[in-house]
Order: sequence, then C-alpha cells, then structure tokens
Amino acid sequence: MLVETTNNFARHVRIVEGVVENMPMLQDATRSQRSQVAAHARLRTLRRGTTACRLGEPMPGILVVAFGLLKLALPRPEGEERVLRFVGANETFGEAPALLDRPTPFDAAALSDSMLVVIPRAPVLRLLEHHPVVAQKLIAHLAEDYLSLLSELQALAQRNGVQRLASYLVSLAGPQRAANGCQVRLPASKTTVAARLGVQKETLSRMLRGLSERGCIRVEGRVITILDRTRLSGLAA
Amino acid sequence: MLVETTNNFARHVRIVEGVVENMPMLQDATRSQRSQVAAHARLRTLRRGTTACRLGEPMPGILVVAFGLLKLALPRPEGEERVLRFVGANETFGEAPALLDRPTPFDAAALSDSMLVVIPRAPVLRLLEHHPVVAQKLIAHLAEDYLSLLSELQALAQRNGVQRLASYLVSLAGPQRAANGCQVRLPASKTTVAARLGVQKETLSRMLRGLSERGCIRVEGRVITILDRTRLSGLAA
DNA sequence: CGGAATGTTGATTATATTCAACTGTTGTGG
DNA sequence: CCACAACAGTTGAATATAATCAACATTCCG
Repeated sequence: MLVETTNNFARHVRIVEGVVENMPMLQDATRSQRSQVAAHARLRTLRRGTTACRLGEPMPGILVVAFGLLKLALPRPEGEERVLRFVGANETFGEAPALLDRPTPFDAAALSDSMLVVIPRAPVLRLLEHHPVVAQKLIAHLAEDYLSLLSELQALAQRNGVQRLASYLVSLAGPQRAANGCQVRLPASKTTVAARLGVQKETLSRMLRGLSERGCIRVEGRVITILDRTRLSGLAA
Repeated sequence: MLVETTNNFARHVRIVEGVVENMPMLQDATRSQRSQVAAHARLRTLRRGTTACRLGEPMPGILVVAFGLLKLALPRPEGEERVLRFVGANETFGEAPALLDRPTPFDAAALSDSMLVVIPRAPVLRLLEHHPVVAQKLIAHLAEDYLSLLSELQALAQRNGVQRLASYLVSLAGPQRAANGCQVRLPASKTTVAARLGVQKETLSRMLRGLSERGCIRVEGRVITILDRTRLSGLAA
C-alpha cells in the first residue's frame, strides 16, 4: 500500500523531474527543455482499483507511469470490458487524445498502487513549435503506437481464443528466451488477462487447461512454464 | 476500365502535383515545399483486384489515393481477411510504417481501378527536420489515425454483429442526415462489407434481413434506406 | 480465522460459422 | 445476342465456439 507520508513537495518535484528526464519521447530534447516540461507536470497517486481517467472525460495530458501497473480498457455493456494493454513503469499513454485535446478514448485503471506524472499538452506543444528533433521523436512514438494497436487488432482477428492465448504467451516470453522451460508471469489476474485476450475468465481457464493437457505449458497460479515453445508458436499460427 | 493512353509523362506530373498540393497533411507547408515533395513522388495505377502492397513487404512510402477505392485488410488463415477500412480519393494511408521504414502491416487492394501517389519517406523526413509546422500537422494526423483505429477496436468489442452493423449504417449515414428515409450506399460488395464488420457474408445477409423484417431498414442491392434511425441507433448501443 | 476476490468446472445456451444448394448478376468470347 | 463462366448473394441445416449460469474450490489478506 501507498505510504502517504507528509505531503513532501520536494520529493514530488524530484520524482516528476526524474520521470520526465527518462521519457523516451523526450530523449532528444535538451536537459533544460525537459526541465521546462517537468515544471508544468504534476504527480498523481492512484490506489489499486481506482481509475486515472475514464472514457469520455477530458484528458488531462500525456500520462507517464512512475511506478505501478495500469490497464487501458474499453468498457462494454454490462460492466465488462476489453483490455487494450497494460502500462507499466516508464511507459506512457494518452498521447493521441492529449495532443488533440480530445476526450479520453478508454478507461485507465490501476491494477496496483501506482503513481503517474501528468504532462499537460501546452508545454509539449510549445516544445514542438521550436524543436523539430523532439517533434520527430514524437512522430516516431505515435507511429509505433499506431502499429502496436494494429497488431492488437491483428491478434483479435485470429480465429479462436487458443491462438490468441498461444501468441500472447509467446510474446510474454519475449524473443530472446528461445529455450523451453522458461517461465512467464501473467501481468495481472487471470480474469484481467482474459479480458486482454477478449474472452471470459471461464474460457481462459479452459484454454489453459487444454494447453496443459497437451503438454505445451504448465500452470502454477500466475506463473506459466512454457514446455514446448515450438508447438505453442505453431498453435499461434 | 483504365484507359492507359500513350504514357503521358506530363500528365502524370500534373496529377502528382495536384494530389500532393491537396494533401491535408501538407496544407501548412509552403507551395515550394509541396513541389519538392511532389518532385520525389511517383504515380502508380492499379487495376481493380490488384494490390498496392502486401503484409510484410517493404512499404514504398506514404500512399495517397488520387482516385478509385482501396481496402486495407489483415489477411486471415484460409484466404479470408478482416477489412480495416476503405480508402478513397484524397485519403492517405501507410504513414506509420512508411515513416518508420517498417514492413507493410496490412494488405491494400483496389476495389476499383485506382491511382495512387507514392511519397517516399526521404523528402517527408527532410521536410520535418526544418519545418515544425509540418511536423505538427503530421503529429495531429497520426494521432487522428490512432484514434480511429481505436474506435475500430471499440466497434469490434461490441457484443454482436447486429450492433456493429447498426452503428456502421448510422456512421455511413453521417451525422448531418438526421431525418429518416435517407439512403446509404455500401462502399463495397456485401462480402467485403461483411469482412469490414468482422462477420461472414451469410451472417451479414441474415442480419440485413433481420433489420428489414423489423422495419429498421430497406435493402435494395447496395443501397440501404434507413427507415427508423432512432431504433437503429438504439440497437448500436 | 473469516470474508472477499479469484479461479475452476460442468451444463446449458447464444451466436456465428461452415457446408451445401440454389439464385441472381455481370462480363466475355463465340 | 446468346451461352457460359465467374462472381455475388441468399437461404436452410448442421456444427463449432465461446458465453452464460450455477456451484464449488482456492487464494489472498486484513
């Protein structure tokens, strides 16, 4: 749980500066430009289960995760939702709606106690006006975002849930860990991961059992051991 | 059909210049900057049914439709596909992969004889280096693209096909035409529209029949008459 | 410990796909 | 102009897939 000590202003300033300093998007900006941006940014703490922003609300700015883990999700009728992605430390979200000053296009909820840096659009836009290098970086960033959303859609276009689960597990394992027997930890509860894969928790449970019975994986709570990566990749097709 | 007369170079140059001149993305560039870009662009004619680019191939540049209609689609196993969107005259696509010099992330096929202007990344990047205003416009453009892809995903997250069809019809009707009785023309064959909605053509056929029987719409080939827009919007929920 | 949240499992049901047959439309070459 | 092939669309029946419902098991925490 968050230990909310005396509201230590200096500490907050330090965190904001540190986070902004490390933003990939601003890596080509000068130190003083980053300080400028940091000066306008503010800190926001989130208790597990609370939301940073909700679909349709005004978007306060570009959001950077200082620590913790959030999920971005599209709400669906009946209190369900479709999880778009998880956002962890040092990652950003909301660039597109923030820059265009549009309503938030998704819900963002904290899966664990988290801290966000909120960067209002104004200082960023000012930076862009005069510093093409920063603008180029932002363009690359937005383009990356677009492509990952697209590959999200591609995953969703795959026929059945098992294929999506298989490729998700492979992607969690990462490209480097080629060997079998590597372990993967689900970033969230199975219910939430199910929403990420676009299925119900019951279906995820059955899919995991199916893959276990076929000897592809072993499931121990949130930890999945990949026993046969080749076959798993084959299923992902 | 395309009348490919004597390969009229001057005419091609004129078309390229005209198209580049009208690109929303470059509206804040100077006339001479646009000419610069146009000088590096080339024209590509596409017969109905042929593809401008395919998933995984190198992306030749940003693509602008001079005339005609294309579909962007993600291929699926068994020769099927999921249509992402239709791209018509004066619209652009492929900015993200082109700017990042990544492989094409979708298939682009001509639904009718079409002409494309291909803008290589180099002159665009050069423009960005020195002209922040152009960069800002491009940022806005990419952000828009991101948001529309997101709303695409949102539509897909809706429970059933009828809801997606209903909202698709409403969006085709446009926000202005509030009255009932307005007519909408499907931009492509029902089979292709079905792929756009993420269902099989048989399912689309049944859904259309269902809406007809309920008195929401009338179907005459590709022309749909919206009889009860209120109820239709209600279904879209 | 006790209660809430999370996960599992089986039975049933909803939704859309697949398969197959048939109809209609369109464009092509004899 | 007609015959015909290729494509597009419709319809019904059988099937696949995952959702829903309901009951129970497990884990996590205070």
